Amino acid sequence: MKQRLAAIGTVEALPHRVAAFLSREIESGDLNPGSLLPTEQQLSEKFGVSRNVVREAIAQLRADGMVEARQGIGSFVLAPEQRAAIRIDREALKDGQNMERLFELRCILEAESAALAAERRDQDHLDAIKAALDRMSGEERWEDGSIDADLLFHREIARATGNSYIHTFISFVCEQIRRSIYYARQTNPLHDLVEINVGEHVRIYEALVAGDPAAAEVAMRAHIIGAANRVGVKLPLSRGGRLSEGK
Amino acid sequence: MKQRLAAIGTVEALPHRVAAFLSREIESGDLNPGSLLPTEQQLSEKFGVSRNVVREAIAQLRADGMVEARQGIGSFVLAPEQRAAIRIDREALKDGQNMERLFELRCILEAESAALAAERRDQDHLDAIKAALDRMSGEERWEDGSIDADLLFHREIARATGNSYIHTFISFVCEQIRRSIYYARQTNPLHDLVEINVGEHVRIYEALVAGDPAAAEVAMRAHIIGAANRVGVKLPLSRGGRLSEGK
DNA sequence: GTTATACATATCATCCTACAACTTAAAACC
DNA sequence: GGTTTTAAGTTGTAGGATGATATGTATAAC
Repeated sequence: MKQRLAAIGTVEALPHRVAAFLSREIESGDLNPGSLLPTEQQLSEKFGVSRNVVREAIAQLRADGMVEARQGIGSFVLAPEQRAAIRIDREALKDGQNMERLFELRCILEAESAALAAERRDQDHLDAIKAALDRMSGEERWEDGSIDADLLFHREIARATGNSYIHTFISFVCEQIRRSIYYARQTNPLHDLVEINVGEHVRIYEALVAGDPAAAEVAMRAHIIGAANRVGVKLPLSRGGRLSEGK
Repeated sequence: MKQRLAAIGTVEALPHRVAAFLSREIESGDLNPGSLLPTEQQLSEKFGVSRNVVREAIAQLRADGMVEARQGIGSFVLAPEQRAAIRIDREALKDGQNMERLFELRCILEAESAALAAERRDQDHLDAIKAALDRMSGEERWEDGSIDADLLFHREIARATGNSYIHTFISFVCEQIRRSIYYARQTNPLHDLVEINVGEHVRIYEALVAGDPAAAEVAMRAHIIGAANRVGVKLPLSRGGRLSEGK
């Protein structure tokens, strides 16, 4: 009755593998919302691991709001819309099509946030953004350090909006894209370089200094579309006049 | 040496309380990125719980990317920007100021997504959106059912963008706002009603049917600002011409 | 026959001990 | 001095024992 847990890529700990297995079973619909998970004992026997491992796996699902455990009964599967957390699995990032989706989401978030930042930034924010910009141009290009500076630049802009949730979300999406690029680079070693266009960043910074929301938004949008193109992702959001209007 | 873990509001399980404590310690900067967490045994003694409970707590932190455990060494605190998950704690939602931030984030996400949906929706999407709209107007107003229909309406629009990440993010933010309203209603019983403006929804739907991205964006923006006002949140994003331009 | 109580069962929650795997550093050895 | 061995400390996993909670069932009382 033992079931073999596939070791995917890197060797993950047992609880993570069990959680990933159950998670996939829930996502795929094999376990409908409202239904009951097998008992810890059954899962323990099914996977050939101790109940301790099963409990840690379920604890993770519960922390994400995928299941709700009730003492004396069991763990119920919850509806997908009432998740308490957003998590993007490492495996999903290796799918190239997801990169396109991530860049699209990033564009939506960052374009408008740049406009907000242009209105609300104070001198401290500008200094922090400038520091990241300098680090970016100072570093040897195509180095990992410049990528860090790039991400920091965007995070600092997000922070300048004064909205911690915007900061959190943008940081998260950027980090996922960074990982996704990292994985893509491993399979396609020719993409050893991640060219960073400093000019695009300067234009964003200048718009922020000027306190011009519209210009900041246009510059940010152009930059992200450019960045996507440079890693081989063609963004399909050529939406009407919005982009051309600014150019 | 035992430390008392505050039982906040509802009685949470021990692992969750330990995780919340450590999480706060990391967020507040008491534990810098790169530093080592106390050993499981030390934490076990400190909180007066078994090592098992501590392990489940750390497992949650690890799943969120807050720490990285290495066998034989310990658990390292990771930098906040490389989180693997976005989680909003229940306690944070009870802060009224967060509602404003959430609505602002929602506005950014949904306005532009509505425009995307207007371009990409097919008939199935429109049918699903229409069904939610009908449920909304059909239900007794101010009933919880109409709130569900409202959320479904927005989720279906997000789904029509064809971008699963956009769908996930918008669903998440909407759900957090719903919970936040739920908590606010408990302290302020006068807000027993959540008025839903059907007209605003109809305008969004019509723009989607017409396939007019600009109109969809304007309608969505107006709707979310209106919805925020109706629950007592004044959105400060009166950003330049963007809004008036559409009206 | 119906209700109430007590009991038995099932399940999760927590605690405990023990051992395996891994890391580090000191100690022993050549 | 340099290398190997040993020891201690830490996380990872296993498995059992006990408490808490929910559910069904049988017995007793009315």
